Amino acid sequence: MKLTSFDHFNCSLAQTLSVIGDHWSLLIIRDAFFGLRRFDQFHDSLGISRNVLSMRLKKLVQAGVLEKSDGAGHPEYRLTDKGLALQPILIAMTQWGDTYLPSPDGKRLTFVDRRDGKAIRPVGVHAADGRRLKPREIKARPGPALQNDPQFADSPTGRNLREA
Amino acid sequence: MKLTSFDHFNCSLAQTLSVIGDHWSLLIIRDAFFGLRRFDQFHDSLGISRNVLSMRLKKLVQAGVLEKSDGAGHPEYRLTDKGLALQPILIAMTQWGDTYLPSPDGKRLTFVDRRDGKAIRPVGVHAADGRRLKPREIKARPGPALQNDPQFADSPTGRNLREA
DNA sequence: CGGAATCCGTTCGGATACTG
DNA sequence: CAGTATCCGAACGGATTCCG
Repeated sequence: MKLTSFDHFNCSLAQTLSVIGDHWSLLIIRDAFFGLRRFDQFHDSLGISRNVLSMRLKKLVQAGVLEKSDGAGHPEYRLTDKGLALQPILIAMTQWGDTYLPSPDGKRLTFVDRRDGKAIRPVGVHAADGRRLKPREIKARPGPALQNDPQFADSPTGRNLREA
Repeated sequence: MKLTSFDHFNCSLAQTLSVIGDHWSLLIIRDAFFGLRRFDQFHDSLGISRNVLSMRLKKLVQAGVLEKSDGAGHPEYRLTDKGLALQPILIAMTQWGDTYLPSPDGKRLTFVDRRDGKAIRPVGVHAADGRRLKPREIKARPGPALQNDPQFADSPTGRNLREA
């Protein structure tokens, strides 16, 4: 179970997964969005064992997603800007789960605009002019980092991208 | 390493993670978006071992994210609508990686509108009226499935949500 | 070519106890 | 309260082999 050495993939998705690709990290981050700050709060909320939590928090701090401070006389973990920037991912995943793996008891969580309390829109992909795009209307184009990567050029994905 | 029994969490995010929360699933789905269809294509592209790939494909088919067909004389795996709906998540994660874990060689992948070739907008969260919302401008509100869950009401997140 | 089966090392994750 | 240290089982993941 190689510790997610996805680095060689030269893929931003794989890079992201190396930070939040395990079972617990995203749930910890979710709780951080909900205002949890302290070790035992995470521990109680998630039921995660202490050693694993310790490792995850350390990893997330190293990755710059969480920030450890000692302001209130005890350690606190807060989301950095880098961590806050994960919110679209979390919300997109929550909405997908709401839609495709619903609870029989109805909606679990609704995200609302803090200002007026209205529900937000489903997260989606938009063109430069603001049009909402369907999955098939989007194409991936390799950038400089991939064009100069011979390994990528020979890969099936590489070929496929050039045809697309 | 309990097989991701996050079901008891009563959380759409955890539900989603139970489907795509492991190391490989999202990369397989990424390749499916890139047009890969066949067992050995995934195998060659990802360097994943055959048994693990077999398990993952089976799981994704069961989850309704991929569909197995035998149209071309050989098995093929294609994204279902449920799978296609994961695209905002993939793109959001790719963009986050691009921004916060960049390659020294420049951009790896750019997503463009197939129609005019223009780059898409960064995935984000929007209010009902279309305004782009910052992380702090969004609030979560528990729905019926959570309000009727006593375990949730007593949890730190539950308390926190009521205050928010 | 698409898997299923087997074997094995590693790493994860849970529980518990201990320290400051 | 916030970890660290240790033990242990289980599940994962890799490599290889075998079969339709």
